[in-house]
Amino acid sequence: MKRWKASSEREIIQYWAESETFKFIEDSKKPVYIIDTPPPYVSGRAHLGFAIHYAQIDMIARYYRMQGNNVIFPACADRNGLPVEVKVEQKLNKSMHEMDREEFLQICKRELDIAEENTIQVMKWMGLSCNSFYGSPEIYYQTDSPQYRFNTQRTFLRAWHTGLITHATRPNNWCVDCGTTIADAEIEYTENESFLHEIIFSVENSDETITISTTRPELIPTCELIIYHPTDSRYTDLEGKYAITPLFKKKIPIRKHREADPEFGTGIMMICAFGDKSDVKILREEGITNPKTVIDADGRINEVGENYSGMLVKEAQIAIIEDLKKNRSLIQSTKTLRRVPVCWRSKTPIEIITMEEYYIKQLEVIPEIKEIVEKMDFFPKSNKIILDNWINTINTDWAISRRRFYGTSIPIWYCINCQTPNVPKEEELDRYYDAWKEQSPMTKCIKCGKSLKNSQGEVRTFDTWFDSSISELAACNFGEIFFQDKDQRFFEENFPCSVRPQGKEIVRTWLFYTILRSFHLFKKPPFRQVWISGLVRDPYGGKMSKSEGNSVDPLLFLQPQVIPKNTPKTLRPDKDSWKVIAKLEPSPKFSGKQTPNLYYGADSVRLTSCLQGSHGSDIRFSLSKLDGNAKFITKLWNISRFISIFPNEERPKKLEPVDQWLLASLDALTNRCLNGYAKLDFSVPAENLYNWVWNLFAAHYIELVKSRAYGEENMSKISIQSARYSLHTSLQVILKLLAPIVPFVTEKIFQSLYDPENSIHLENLPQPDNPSTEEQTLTEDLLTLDSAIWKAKKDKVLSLKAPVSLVFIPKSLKKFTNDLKIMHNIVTIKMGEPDNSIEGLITKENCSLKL
RNA sequence: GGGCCGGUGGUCUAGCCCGGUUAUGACGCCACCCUUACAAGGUGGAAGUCGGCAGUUCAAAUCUGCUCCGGCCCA
Repeated sequence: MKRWKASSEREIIQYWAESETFKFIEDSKKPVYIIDTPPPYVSGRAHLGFAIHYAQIDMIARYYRMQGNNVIFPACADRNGLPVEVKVEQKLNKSMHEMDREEFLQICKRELDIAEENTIQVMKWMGLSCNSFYGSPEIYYQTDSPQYRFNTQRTFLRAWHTGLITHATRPNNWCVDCGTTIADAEIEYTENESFLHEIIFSVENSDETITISTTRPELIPTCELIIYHPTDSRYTDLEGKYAITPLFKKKIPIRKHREADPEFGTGIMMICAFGDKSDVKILREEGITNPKTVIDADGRINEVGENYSGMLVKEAQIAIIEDLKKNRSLIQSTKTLRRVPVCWRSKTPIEIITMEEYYIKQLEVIPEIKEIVEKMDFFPKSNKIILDNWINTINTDWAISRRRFYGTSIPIWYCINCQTPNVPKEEELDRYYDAWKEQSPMTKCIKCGKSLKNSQGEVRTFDTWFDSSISELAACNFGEIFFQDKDQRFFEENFPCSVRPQGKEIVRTWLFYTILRSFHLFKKPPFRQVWISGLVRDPYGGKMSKSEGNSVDPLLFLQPQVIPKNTPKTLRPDKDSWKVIAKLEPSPKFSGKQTPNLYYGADSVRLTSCLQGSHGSDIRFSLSKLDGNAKFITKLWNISRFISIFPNEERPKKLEPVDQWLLASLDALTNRCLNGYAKLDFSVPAENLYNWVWNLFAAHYIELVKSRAYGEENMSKISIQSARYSLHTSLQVILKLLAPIVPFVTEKIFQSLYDPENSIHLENLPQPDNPSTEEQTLTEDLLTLDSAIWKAKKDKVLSLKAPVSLVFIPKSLKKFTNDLKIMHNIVTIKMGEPDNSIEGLITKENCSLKL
């Protein structure tokens, strides 16, 4: 084949599938290495950031496999949670609460199936070596399968019966649109323009008034406290007095508190139930427990709001301001920017209202969690700080119940007689139960003993992180997710899981929650290694996201693609072309003559992702990089084509000095690569291989031994053999070192040249075995010499084949004399200091020559 | 308001932890060259003083402080 074609990747996928290359061998002697693949949330189409992130995880799998491990790399799909519900609601244009629950779930399921197919296709085409694609279909899970959800429920039962679950009425983040409680981790912030109102409150038993600045006048009915900063002399005389709220005439204490900001507004502020998190904190500190809230779950004002009850928050705000005006209690309203907490999904402002929810304890175990964290290795070490910071700022327990439909049912049944929640013992729960529609597996109420036949099953579901925070258990076959293993032997032998690979943006959720759950369940760290990568960004440096319109579909690069006629012919400049590509829909009909051709293939995308920065930092993707890096694959292909001309000879008894030097240099390269791999930083091997192969191996070595390899003139048999042996050996080492990064082209070359029967990915990575002390010096001297001769010829506009009559070379290169002579067409080579009396002697760099 | 990360030729990036030669490499650009694996190639060249300011030091991209810009996270 004259050129490497991206379409060959599909043939290799086919080959891996037929020969079951990545099958998990259960009775293998090799150590098991388990990757806790992040279950991708399968709603909508997978974007390039996803493709790259998972391709990098695949490099972990391929590296450990080539280090002699029996790797479990599950493919999986996260299907629980809000996004699909929102999508279906939008599609049908009605709320799920207006629909039959069962029917709604079925529609969600169909939607998820479509998205999952796309996700899996991208994973496959990106070259992921998940076991399930290639021989072990059982190593696959979905977080909404009865089996997986059974795990979620079982682990919940264990937590319940060890007293970790509490049911409490507490201030909660509530999303009116989604109709559910949401966790701190699910809140985002936006800047909103709103009005800062200055409102007059009177002081009890006096003519004094105070002016309060607030953006939330609708919360006046729940005002519980007025505070000013302890150092603020303007208000010290108010200490211990009471204020009277306008309109509602409620008497509230005035106190000093350090949270009041003297610079903000009038410096005196009202604390309500609840404007924000700090209100919650301050009221708790000041001993004001269970304050009444004014906003209901449907986003309307309740009876606490007296005349305004029944209004939406927005309406009440307007009405109250109107009435304050009439009352002459409003001084002025000024525009201001306010940071508004919003729901990560619906972008609706969060209200803090009191709700009954289930919680799992986390605050009290923080010290133990910190100990466990120290037992895991972080890659890169520096990203551990993201986790440490989060752990240090946690201030509430984790609310785990959600008022949504598409999630794992919370297995609780309430006795209709005495309302007691009944939670089965672990051994009583034999499978997954939908508590909202199924009868309890228990027969009698634990409290009153009455039959549970008509008990009320819990209608709420778990927070999706409650499911995904036990993904590592599934990866380790907990609950026989993969293999029939009745005695839990496999799990016990292989837990903790080997590695958690994930992005840094979900450290506070997925990683933290997983550690928490693992601690609660086993008092152990969930992983031995934690690999935290940066974000994949667009060429502008922004986060790739559907809603921003800056995400590119990876399928554009993985299949022949129809390009609209008005597309610019080149991909440059980068940033403009990105906008064009981001608008393209994948469409695999190809006319064959389109420019630009986007079918770069997975290897190019994978290589680019490694060459764009070291592990842990963000990866800025760019089309011109992709275009440039694709050329390396062509280069590698052509090098292999050249080497394939010659037979792969045995190692001769004696290697020529040039070949000895090359193999020593190859050793040094191998060391650098292996060090990078050991840190799971694939940019190190990628960069080193790219430079060495192109700038040393191809540019200098191949030119040096070309004629010997061809066996020209009166070459000795042994020197020919030495060249051919070294060429082939180097190529094999390069291929293996590159294999985890660019699995397709390396497989193709390896099989065509060396072993048609076996996969390169089942080989072991090479180890250095040609040590040398002078390799470094030789390399430097040789590169300088070559460059000097080339430069001299170029200055005289001569062909590179033009003869050189005399060259003075460094002593170190004496042993390369023969090869150098042929390479540069040199007549005479002399050692050491040049004789400057020679006419026409040119001196370049450290080398003197005569043409 | 707090924390973390980053700011290196037109673009991206290495080096920074453990200060010390002409600051790494690539892409792009310019010039010349179809040299028998490769024009998706080769050779050569132009281009940066390392965000800014101050400090420590014989010596700073590298250490310290402040500051500006961008990003992420938290309150």
